[in-house]
Amino acid sequence: MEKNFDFKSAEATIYKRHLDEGAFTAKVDKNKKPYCIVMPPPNVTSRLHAGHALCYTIQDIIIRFKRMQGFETLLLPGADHAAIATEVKIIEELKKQGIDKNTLTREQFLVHVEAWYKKYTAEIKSQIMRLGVSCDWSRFAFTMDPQSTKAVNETFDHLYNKGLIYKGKRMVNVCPGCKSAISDAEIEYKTVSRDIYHVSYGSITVATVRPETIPGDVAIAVHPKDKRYAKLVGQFVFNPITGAQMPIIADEYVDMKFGTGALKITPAHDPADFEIGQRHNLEPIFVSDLSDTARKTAIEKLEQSGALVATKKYTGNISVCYRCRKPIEPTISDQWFLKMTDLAKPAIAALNNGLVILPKKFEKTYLHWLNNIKDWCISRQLLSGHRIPIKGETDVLDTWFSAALWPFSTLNGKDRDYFYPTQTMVTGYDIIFFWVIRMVFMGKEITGKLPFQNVLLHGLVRDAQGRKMSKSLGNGIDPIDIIDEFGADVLRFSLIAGTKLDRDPRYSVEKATLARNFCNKIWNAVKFFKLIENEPQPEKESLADKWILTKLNTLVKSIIKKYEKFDFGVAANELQQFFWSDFCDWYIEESKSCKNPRVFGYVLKVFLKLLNPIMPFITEHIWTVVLGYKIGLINEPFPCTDKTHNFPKAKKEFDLYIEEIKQQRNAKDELENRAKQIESLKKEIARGENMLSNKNFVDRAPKDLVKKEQEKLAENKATLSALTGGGK
RNA sequence: GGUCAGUUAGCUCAUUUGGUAGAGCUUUCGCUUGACGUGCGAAGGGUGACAGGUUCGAGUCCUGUACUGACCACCA
Repeated sequence: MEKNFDFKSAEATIYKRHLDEGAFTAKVDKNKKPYCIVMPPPNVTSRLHAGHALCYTIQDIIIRFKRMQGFETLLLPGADHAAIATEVKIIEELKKQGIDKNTLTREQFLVHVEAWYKKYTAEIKSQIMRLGVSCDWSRFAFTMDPQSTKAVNETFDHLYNKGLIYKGKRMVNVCPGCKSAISDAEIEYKTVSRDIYHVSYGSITVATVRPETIPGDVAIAVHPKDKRYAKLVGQFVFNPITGAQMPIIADEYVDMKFGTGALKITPAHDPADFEIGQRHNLEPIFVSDLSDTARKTAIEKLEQSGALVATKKYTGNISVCYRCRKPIEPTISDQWFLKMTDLAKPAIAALNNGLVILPKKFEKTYLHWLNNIKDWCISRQLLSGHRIPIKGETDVLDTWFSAALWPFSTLNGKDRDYFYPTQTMVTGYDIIFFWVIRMVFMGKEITGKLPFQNVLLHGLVRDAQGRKMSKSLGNGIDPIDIIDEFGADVLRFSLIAGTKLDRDPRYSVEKATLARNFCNKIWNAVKFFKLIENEPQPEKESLADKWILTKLNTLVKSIIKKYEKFDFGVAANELQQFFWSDFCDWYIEESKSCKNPRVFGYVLKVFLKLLNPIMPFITEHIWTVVLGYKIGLINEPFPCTDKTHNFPKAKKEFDLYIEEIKQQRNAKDELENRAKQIESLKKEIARGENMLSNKNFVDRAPKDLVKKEQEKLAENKATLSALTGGGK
């Protein structure tokens, strides 16, 4: 064996062999139960980040575990065209090449888009491969490929014919950066300090942060109960910029306590004003220029006419686009919408019909969104993406429309019959609204079935200090860099070890180093014991052998349980703990005097199987190259507990032996240690006596517990007397 | 404003039906121990945020407070 594990060549060799053998390729096999995970398709915009790596690692662990358990597994990979995000990047790229997007026809632009798709799809594929993900590449899907497009068009037709899709003039969020309408889900809020202008409209003064919209004002509203303005309602004032006459109206929406208590109504450029305008039959007036320049001009005009009463600072929230962070411009325009009220109902009911969301706390988030859902604006003013399938329409569909169909648009014909509904969807909790909810109602509406049984929501990867990884902070870790330096096993183990699903995991290179050390430990233990033959003969083995077999049995049971519950972080820690402490520090050390290849080999083999889903490469390499098995570990059945490997007596005996050794080791300051031990024993005896002399405890506590306490007390007393009596 | 989490050793986190608080890292000390210094051995370190309550017994259940974080809504 080489001095160190050569992960680079092992990874390449093993992954290629598995591809050649078709080990990741799923078959429709009626004799086996299917287990299918459709991978969340990454955007074809950039490199994979640590979040992707975590997400795909979790999925691959599940799939490898299920594969070993005998399921017919399908992990289906893909990529998303991410309309807006990609188009913005392409335009930037063209600009760098000196090409102005506006000089291109739609067809010419789409040629560049196609080239982009091709290039980045290939990059994404190779990156996912580097992670060691055992997905079925023969079924790779792209949201813009023909089968996805077909599903999009059929779904659109279905919903349109059902009257659920409509076109209408509505107040929508327009992002000036993306130059398109966006949905409510795509809005974020940002707290900023701005100037707020108090503007006189004659008999009434109004506060506004957007003076450039004053030309669009059609009324001034006050609260019906506001005594200050009661007399003015029904009267008229004049627009300080256009001079137009406008009424003073009363509407309960107005907050008397805020600002001057009077609100200017601009129905064309504010969602709330739009609704008030509708209530009072006010025609919207559109303002053509809402730029910064327009704002300056408006302020100047107000100053000159003396209408500007005061300028103050105001800290509040503004809505921004979740992609480009530019402030949203609410505008009335013709857009396509999907009616949500009827579609939401089955998605709400899904929680009572078998859909499991993990961690459970996200059920509330899921329900809250569905219970407050608004119609979904599905049209986008972009060049790339799925064209709305209506003659003459140039708008395209929101990229989440095709994503919502993903669990079934990727599965067709026999695959659909066999693998759908899928078992588990693994994704980050940040896209519950964008994606998870939409997949549920679309799946239910179009296929009549929920698209998956489980939704597994993992946390967002943060840096060592708990901050989000971001470009501006420069604290991001590129998973491919970690793989280059330490290997895919190390990346996978370090991402998952010690994490829990309901917490955001923290990641740092330090964690990778620790996982690297673990790999090294495994490698060296194997190097120490060379050969391994035969099964153990449980009754004949030594005390240490029986001890490790018993420990292993407990481990197997625990790992199966943890894997079934998707509790991989704790499972990883337990595996490491067992191998390092129990197996290396005690079993191997103890066996140095008399090596027992039977038991060593057995334990190692079971351990490799348990670890394989998390660290597929080093385990597979040891299995096939060092141990020489012809059939890969990937196809081995997952271990079960073995009743004949339980030796409670031997385990206890060896545990005591360990204690003795430990005492011998720190024999140096011996007296002090002995004193300490006596002290803690006395404390423990006092505790036990106190407990047992408590009638309430003896009467009310479970009987076996009382018995246990009695035994413990007797044992402690015996140890104490041995220590104090025999220790002279 | 609403909702939901979290608060355990210097750091990162575990402790599932309530029954003597556990790992790893860090720190200190000692090791050419028949694979591993990416290693071995040992030690130090916690009134489990705070205050009440239920219980024979609470880190674990209930109530309240404080702080941190996330999400939702959003008022000019």
